[in-house]
Amino acid sequence: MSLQLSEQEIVRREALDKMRALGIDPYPAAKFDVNANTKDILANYKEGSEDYKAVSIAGRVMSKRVMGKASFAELQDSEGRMQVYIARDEICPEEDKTLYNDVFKKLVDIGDFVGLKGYVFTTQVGETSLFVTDFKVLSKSLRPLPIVKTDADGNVHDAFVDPELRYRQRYVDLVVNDGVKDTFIKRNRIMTAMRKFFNDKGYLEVETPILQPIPGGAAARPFMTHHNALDIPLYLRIANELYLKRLIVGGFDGVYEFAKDFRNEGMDRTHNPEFTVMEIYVAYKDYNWMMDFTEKMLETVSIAANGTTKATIGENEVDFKAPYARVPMLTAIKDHTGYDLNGKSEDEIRKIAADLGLEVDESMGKGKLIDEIFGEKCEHKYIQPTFITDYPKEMSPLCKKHRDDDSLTERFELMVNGKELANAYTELNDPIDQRERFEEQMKLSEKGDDEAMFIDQDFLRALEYGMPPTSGMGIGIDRLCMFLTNSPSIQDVLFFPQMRPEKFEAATNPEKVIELTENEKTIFDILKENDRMNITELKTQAGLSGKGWDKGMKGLAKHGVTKVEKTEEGVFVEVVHQ
RNA sequence: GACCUGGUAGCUCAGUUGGUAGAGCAUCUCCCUUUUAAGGAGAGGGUCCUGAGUUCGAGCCUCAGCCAGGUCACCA
Repeated sequence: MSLQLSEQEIVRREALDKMRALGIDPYPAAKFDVNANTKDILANYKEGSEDYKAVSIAGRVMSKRVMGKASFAELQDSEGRMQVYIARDEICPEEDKTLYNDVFKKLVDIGDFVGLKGYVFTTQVGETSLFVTDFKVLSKSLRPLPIVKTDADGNVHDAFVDPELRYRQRYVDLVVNDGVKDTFIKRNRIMTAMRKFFNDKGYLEVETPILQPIPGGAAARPFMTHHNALDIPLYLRIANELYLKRLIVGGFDGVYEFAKDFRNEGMDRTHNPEFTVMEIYVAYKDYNWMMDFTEKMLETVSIAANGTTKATIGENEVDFKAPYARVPMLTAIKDHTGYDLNGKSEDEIRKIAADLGLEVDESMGKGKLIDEIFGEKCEHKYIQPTFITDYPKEMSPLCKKHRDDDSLTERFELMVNGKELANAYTELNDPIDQRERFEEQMKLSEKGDDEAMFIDQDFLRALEYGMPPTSGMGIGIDRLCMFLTNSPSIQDVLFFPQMRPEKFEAATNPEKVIELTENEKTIFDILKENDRMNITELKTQAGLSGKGWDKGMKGLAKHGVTKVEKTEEGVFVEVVHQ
């Protein structure tokens, strides 16, 4: 942060001092009792009503319209914004008009928190307003807020839109931009509705380790850290699947967790290094049951969030009303490419993939090839919620083999708006099969696939004790929130999306060493020899370009190491001795 | 990681072949007791992202870098 204060910041700091000089604490400790909010008042006040005659509200001043001895301002609290009317002789009935003339008119700025008391009335132009009889400064704001204005036609002026500023300073975004809060309130409603849906079925919300010795349950590069006392490496979890299954082994019939997972991979509009996944595991169920369950859950959640099963996502209208289409992956590929891969060998499929214009190489197995074809040619076409089922075995090392086809697994992904929203299995509970699958993954890993899974021996031990038939499902909460709030970027549904850290100037440090740029150094080195020089001579000796000279001289003057003096003999530069 | 676009006042943005850096809102001073994107008069406010280069002269051109957004690659 710059130590240099802007004009407006200086003005506000001076206002702070003036308040203190008047005996007003700009940061009072005492509570301020609030008995109403702006949304409630605007919704329920009727002109001429006797309600709202002793109102106390608090919030930020968001605009001031001073008209001599009377003023209008807008107060924004957590619920909304309303106009307030402040007349000099109402808040200052005595001789002393300081509270109005100085404190309100001059020392209170936009963004300051104030507490207001008064009664609600309707102005001549028909706006419900608070007639203020008393006001108190609750907290002074030292930085000017961006002022977003909306005119009579609904046009927004000077919107605070720079994404960098909005995400880095979400607190400002929340204050000045309408609708930002709503996104996050909706996110809460989505999670609350989902939680209730699970709790009503008797499933247990649990917490499992975020710091894991083996980052299992998915294929992704983990973040690594170190535990000092144990002197061991630990990983931030990439998934919680293996821990939730251990709990099913332990005898719970249904467990779920809203989990922050961490993946050390690229960031883009749909990926943040930390993200939220809800995973649920239910004993004695299979993936068919889980499809029924998932579509009902999403229908419920959509209604909770938006009051309807329909959602607008960009250009598309999506309907979350159950039931959803169920399409086996090979059927999907046949539908969209015309190729029937059923019964085809790996080489035949590789040829088809190449014919479809995909980049293929020898290291890609049958499963990977099928997955590539689906991903490139089919996935984006499923706009309405659709369960794609029966994935190839190689891609799903934690999923049970298909009951009718050994090369497939009982897995589904839910596609919405052309993107994966949820992923579910009939869970693999055969410990011997599971061990073999892990070993296959290890072979892939040795071949250089850095995303293949680690072997979690303790998880295998748990399976050997016996896990009931179980179905599990994971759903990307951030992505679901994007869909249900029509947000094009994951950053819009995360309060604090990951950003490269901002560079702040070091805090005030009197011992701070001044670092000169190259040009500054060149000039200063020459000047140091002579202590005082004619400016023309100095410039000649320095031999810098015009710009370099100019910047260098300006920089030195700013650092306070040189001084320029104009005399009758000419212009001289000298070193300032501290 | 590659490419494209952008970074100018507190905010939103202009800025011509390279020639003294602009507007609106906000801020400051003055006027105004039911206004509302309040109004009227006046004033102040700049590390043109950073560094180097070309040039008599750079916000503008060149190179390097930083930050952000977008597209692609990567992310089962």
